[in-house]
Amino acid sequence: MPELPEVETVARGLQRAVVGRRILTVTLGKTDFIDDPAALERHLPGRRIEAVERYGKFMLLRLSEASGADPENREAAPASLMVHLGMTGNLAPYAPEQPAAKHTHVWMRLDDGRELRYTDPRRFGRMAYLSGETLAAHLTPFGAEPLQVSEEEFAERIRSRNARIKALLLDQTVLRGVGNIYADESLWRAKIHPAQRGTKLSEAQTRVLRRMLQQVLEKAIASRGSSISDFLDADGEPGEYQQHHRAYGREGKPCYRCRTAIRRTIVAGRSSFSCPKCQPAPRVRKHTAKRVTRSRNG
DNA sequence: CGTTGAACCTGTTTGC
DNA sequence: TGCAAACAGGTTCAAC
Repeated sequence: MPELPEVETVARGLQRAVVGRRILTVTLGKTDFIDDPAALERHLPGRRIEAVERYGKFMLLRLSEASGADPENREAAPASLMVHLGMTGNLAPYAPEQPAAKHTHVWMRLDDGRELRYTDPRRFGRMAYLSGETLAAHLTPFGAEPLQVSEEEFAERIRSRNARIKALLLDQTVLRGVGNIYADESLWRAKIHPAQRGTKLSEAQTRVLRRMLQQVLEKAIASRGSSISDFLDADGEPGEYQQHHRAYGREGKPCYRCRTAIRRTIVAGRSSFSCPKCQPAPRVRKHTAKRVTRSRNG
């Protein structure tokens, strides 16, 4: 479900809805998606949510130091709750009398009486309580923020790699936050085939691709994300960006530019939608038979 | 380095 | 109608 625009939507909703609230109690259901469930129960109660930020597809709930803490106590220092929504995760506040949805796995009672609940049918999400130093270690492997990356860095990260552009866009150590929908949408707009190799892209192409990617992400954020089946923001509202999809999910439908039927192929192990005419497939280099003219004593 | 396929889970859609 | 297969916005890991 959630890629950068959807996570940004949820994070902004939570920023409005729960910043300043203190967590009073934590109740856990299934915990196999939580790094260290006991750490949540031990460290979250008493903390105030100071901010909700997005980092790639992660949300970071910044937490105050434990109330009335001994400043010498490192356990009580400011920390973060890191949340990844996986495919079906959601984090939103509810009135306590509202019955919990099926697959609710975390309840955080807040000091205004509401409950911040995490639901996730597939449990592909992740949750972890991280102190300052461990948080930094968790964030270092990730690549550039797509909305901030410079033209030069973007070109360098893509053109230095021989992998398929689709795989590179999805690789969170190259860029953080791009997923299957927005990869296809930006490639369609840039007229680049998903199987094209990074090394084969011209500077002009990476320039256009970065622009299209940023444009798509910004417009999607403005539409509160894409709701294909079940994505809801923190207010329970679906996004609307799916109305603007040009490639994703449009197999057999006419290309918005040239009316050619959009094709679905598997690239980087994922469904990939592209226009066979506007996004010409890379020429497959015939495997030229190795010459047998090597010197025998070589 | 890069690719593929399977695995992790549950729910929904598609096809026969 | 019924049942099984295919598929889903994510990530990770082994094997090649």
